[in-house]
Amino acid sequence: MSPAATAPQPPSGPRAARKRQAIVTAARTLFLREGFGVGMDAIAAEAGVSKVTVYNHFGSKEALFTAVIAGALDHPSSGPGGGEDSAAPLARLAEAADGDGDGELRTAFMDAARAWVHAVRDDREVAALRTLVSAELHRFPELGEAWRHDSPTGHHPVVAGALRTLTERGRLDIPDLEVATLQLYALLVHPHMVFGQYGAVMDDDLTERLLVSGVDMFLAQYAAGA
Amino acid sequence: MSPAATAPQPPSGPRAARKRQAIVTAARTLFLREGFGVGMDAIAAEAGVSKVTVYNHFGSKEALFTAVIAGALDHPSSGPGGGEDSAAPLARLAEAADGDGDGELRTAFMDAARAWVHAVRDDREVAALRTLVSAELHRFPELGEAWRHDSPTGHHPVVAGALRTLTERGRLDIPDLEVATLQLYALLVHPHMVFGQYGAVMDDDLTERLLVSGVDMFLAQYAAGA
DNA sequence: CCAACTGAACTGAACGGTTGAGTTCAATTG
DNA sequence: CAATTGAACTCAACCGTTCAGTTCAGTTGG
Repeated sequence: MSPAATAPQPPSGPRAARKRQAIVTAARTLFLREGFGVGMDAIAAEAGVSKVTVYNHFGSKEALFTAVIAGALDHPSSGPGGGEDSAAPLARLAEAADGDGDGELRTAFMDAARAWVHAVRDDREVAALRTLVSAELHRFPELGEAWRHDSPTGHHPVVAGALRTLTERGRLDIPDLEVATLQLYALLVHPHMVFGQYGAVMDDDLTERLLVSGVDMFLAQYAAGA
Repeated sequence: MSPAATAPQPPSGPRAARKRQAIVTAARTLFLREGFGVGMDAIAAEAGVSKVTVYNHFGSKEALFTAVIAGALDHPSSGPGGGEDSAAPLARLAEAADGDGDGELRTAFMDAARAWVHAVRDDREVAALRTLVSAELHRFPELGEAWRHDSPTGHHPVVAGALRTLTERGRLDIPDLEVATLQLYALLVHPHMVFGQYGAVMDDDLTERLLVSGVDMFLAQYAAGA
């Protein structure tokens, strides 16, 4: 009964870091493929690691799960609405629209939208993450909170910021930034998110038609001098 | 080993029908609240029925689950994209727009859209159904097929039909019906579906602003003579 | 430069306790 | 007489733990 003998500190060192990474990767793979119901033995086997090691690093299945989701929130190409990185093309939009030409704003929007849409449509991993989190929301309420934080809610900081910048520069005329941001999401990425929820993927032709029409619709409403 | 002794026919009769209904109802309630992981004992208890009776009617947990989902597809206020009944307001839209006034089409659209949007936003049961099905897609592939059938895919027969009718009557000018249908879904209901996936509900004020702006945006693009 | 040593991290396999799916059966009910 | 009940039962999966022995990174001593 030594005083500090029962301190359950996770292992440290270079080897531990590698193992830990392998565990998280394996857990993400299996959680995304099979859901939370997958066994810890399977995860340990997939990671090429003993089950005891898993429990030395993460104390429980719940802790491992939250670590996986938290890691996915930081990692590139993640986030509920497509994530920070997926929306990055939209961030560059404000810079790309420096020209004064009529069609330049439209072209910049098209390019940014295309990159954004394809990132959302083709990233099956993020789609699986959304499904997984929403399915386990009742078991991990605090996780839904963090997930919701940078999500379709009023935030979308990147997209909203780009639209605000373009408004301040006089390129767009947006009376309700919150609504306009939601509409841009709705016209471009929401259909792909809804499709993806059932494992369906929109074909290239329809994707392109929807994209072009969506950008034109948005600009017809909000381009300055319309 | 009597020849026909092992025939697993489900019970019949008026009593059996009542029990069966109670089981399906209880199963739907618990599946929606707790997910597929809920125990059969809990379902039997919720239905006020012995577990043996459950297994006499449905042979397995999977069979019970598919029966619940299949029943939800027929039952009112269901379907992936809000369902047939949720989209019913849109079906009546074509009839309501008989007047020739300028604002009448817009008013009819607003009313139909409001009913539709509120049906989708406030029906937490359908949201839970979507989450449940997408979460268990890997376990029930054939179910995802049926679910997808009357879903956000190219179908939307009701909405697309209403838009086609309005186009034929010269009230709308829609070059690409498939795209326009998707956009109407996107502008009006997709944001609520995405919100609902994380248990979030859009507040009334934002809901109304988004709705009005969405209808105006759609009509600005597709109203005849624009 | 290298062998021996050290201690933390890891392994493999087994085990305890629990949960849950599905079955059996005698008794009961409508 | 078919349907239902309640309770006990089997069987498998799974979470988490224990333990005896092994690997590995780094340090010491020659």
